[in-house]
Amino acid sequence: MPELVEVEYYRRLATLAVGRTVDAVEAPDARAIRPLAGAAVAAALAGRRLTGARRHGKLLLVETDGPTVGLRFGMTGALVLGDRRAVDRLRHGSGTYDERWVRFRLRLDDGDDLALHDPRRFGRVLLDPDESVLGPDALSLSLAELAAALAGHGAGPPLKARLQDQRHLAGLGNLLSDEVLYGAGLAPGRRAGSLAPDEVRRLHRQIRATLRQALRRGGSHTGDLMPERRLGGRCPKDGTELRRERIGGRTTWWCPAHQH
DNA sequence: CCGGATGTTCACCT
DNA sequence: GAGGTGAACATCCG
Repeated sequence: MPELVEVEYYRRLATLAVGRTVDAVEAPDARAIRPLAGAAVAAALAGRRLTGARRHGKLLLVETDGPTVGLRFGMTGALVLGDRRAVDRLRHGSGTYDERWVRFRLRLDDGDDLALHDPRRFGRVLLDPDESVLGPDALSLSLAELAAALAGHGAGPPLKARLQDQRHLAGLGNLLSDEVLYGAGLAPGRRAGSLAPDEVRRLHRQIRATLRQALRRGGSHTGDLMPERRLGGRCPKDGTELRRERIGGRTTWWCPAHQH
């Protein structure tokens, strides 16, 4: 579930908790806070006031008057504030909430709580995470930043692999990358460094358009390509049968007729 | 039972 | 060093 769009929803949800104080910290899953220990995290956060919520790519940053709490959501993580969820449809359990899947929780002074809910356990809690390893955020990306993200030595990696490389560009995951390339009419296997200036401009516009559309529609899974990500699926633009390929280690669906 | 899944990281090649 | 591949992680779902 979580790509930039979902994490932006989580950020907005976390904003509602700003101003409250952490009464207690629960870390029932040691893996989620590794390599830190529960006692250390509790000591660092107990009594702290939440002062803000930011997002950098897929990383949520909950700021306090002490350390910043970084939350990474992995494949199935979601943020829950009390009984509020930022996303209706959790991937696992078809919308179910299961206490077993709460991997980390901040008990707040008003009786509410902010929790990382994550069946598959790829999510992580970080204290004062290093943001310098992340590229520019895809939602506020300038044309120059995109050009820099694509540039490199030689032809570079496949375009899609580069779009998903969080060190170069932060926020796009597998689904959004496919939607962006589909919308921009660019083949995922094109070398990142091979784009002409007008193609970079097109890609830049499409990243913004795809993200805004997904934010409006309700998630990374609401793209035009999504219903066609199956054998026999067809391009919504021209009816061509989509091609399925493995690029950058991820399953990629694209239209060989209009993506070049 | 098997394959696949919206992510990240690491070992091992080329 | 850069980049590719595959595996690992862990769990659920179709």
